[in-house]
Amino acid sequence: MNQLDLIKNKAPVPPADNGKQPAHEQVYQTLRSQILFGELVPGQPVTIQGLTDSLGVGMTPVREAIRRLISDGALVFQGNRRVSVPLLSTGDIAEMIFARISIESELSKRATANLQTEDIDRLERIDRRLDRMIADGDVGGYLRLNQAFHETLYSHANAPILSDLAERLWLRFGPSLRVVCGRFGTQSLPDRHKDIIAALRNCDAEKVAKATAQDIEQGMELIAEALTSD
Amino acid sequence: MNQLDLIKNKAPVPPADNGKQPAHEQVYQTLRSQILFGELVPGQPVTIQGLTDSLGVGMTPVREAIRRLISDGALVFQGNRRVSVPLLSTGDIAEMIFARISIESELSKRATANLQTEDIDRLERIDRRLDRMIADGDVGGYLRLNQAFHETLYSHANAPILSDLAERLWLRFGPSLRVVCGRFGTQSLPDRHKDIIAALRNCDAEKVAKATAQDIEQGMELIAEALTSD
DNA sequence: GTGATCACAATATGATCAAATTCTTTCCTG
DNA sequence: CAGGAAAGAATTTGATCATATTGTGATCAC
Repeated sequence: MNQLDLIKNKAPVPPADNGKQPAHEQVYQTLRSQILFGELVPGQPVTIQGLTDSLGVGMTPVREAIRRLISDGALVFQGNRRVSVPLLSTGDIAEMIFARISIESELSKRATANLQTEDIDRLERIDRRLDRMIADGDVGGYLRLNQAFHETLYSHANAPILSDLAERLWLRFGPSLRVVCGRFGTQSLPDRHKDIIAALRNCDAEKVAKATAQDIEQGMELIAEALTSD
Repeated sequence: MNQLDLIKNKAPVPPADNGKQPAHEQVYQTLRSQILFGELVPGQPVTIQGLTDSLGVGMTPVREAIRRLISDGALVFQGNRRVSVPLLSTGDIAEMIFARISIESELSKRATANLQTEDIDRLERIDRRLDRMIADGDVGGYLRLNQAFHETLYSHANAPILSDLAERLWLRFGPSLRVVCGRFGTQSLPDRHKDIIAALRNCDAEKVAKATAQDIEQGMELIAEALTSD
């Protein structure tokens, strides 16, 4: 017997795309963005009732969203039943450097073969806008476009599980990355996006992976430095 | 300003350990075990009401537990509001082979230095009981002890984030692994645990990592074969 | 075979109970 | 008499449940 035989309902319901998403999904996406783009500060407490008030929904959707985010590592359960945005240790950063390089290098490698010229052009446009954000000192814009750059690249890897693992890691360091930018400014944020794009145009998967690894290491080391220099 | 300055409540409440856990945590752990040890079949639908009836708790805790497991990748949301145990594709297996080898090799490597002789003895005891389960054809016991072996090893790596990533991956292939055992029996389940233990006694981290990688690849390839041969 | 109706499951809210933190008050000590 | 610590009350927050509403899948008539 094959696994596939176990599906009872053959039609997996194709539409499933109403304009309106369920409330718990909306709450999740809202919080996810706030965490990913540093609108929440590391250590900041997150309360259920505060969110029901500010978002105007009941407690159940809020609770479900918070549980998901805890499972993502984007929020931490404090033991007493308090939830807060995580504080990272230098050891955490070291683990994440290893995990991100392992996984995201592979994602870059896999994406290289699948990227069309127009996809690379889109990446280059994102990177140009990103440079403008850095020049303008727009931290929020920088975080969004940096995420968009990597997300766009990885979405072509056809690797949902690895992408999911990478996303989780991004959720973990999002708040801390914002703190780094707020402290040092965006000027000190060099990246290897140009190298990545050049290697992509050459279809050189190894070089893409290497540039990605360097990009990751630079960014994460910055967070590590900010943590040690209190 | 350091991140730490942002914590308002200095005392994070030390106790926090009542004998009784909240219901949503219990439901989560119950389902987690059922998935990890293959008591749920891939493709099997999971309903909220069914769980409220069988577990004797309200819907809210069940909903929270299901959301967590969806975020873990242990359950999948089918788009229409159905939830089921995931079916793996061969591509999924390939991604997981890569991710598991990357992460769990590193965990093994890190654990090597921290393991005391008595810890290795415990691993050996687990492995001996594991061999007995294989001989007896006890699939459930095999899955539990195999998980215990790796879990015990990784718990000494002092790497919570990497361990978390590894756990997520285990939740994804748990149900499919059970199907493999049910089909081929436990006889065809060789492992490299003996190699791992030997390398651990020599404190040879590289060899431990290599044996771990081989152990993982063997196990996952078995799942892949079972998927293709329908 | 297509369309309307029916039954069931999921979503979401509000109410209720329990736990924890914070504030206040009181008492003791220097 | 003042300062501080401890104990208790009040408020805030979390956990759970029961209920109403909405959407989905299935059945039946045409």
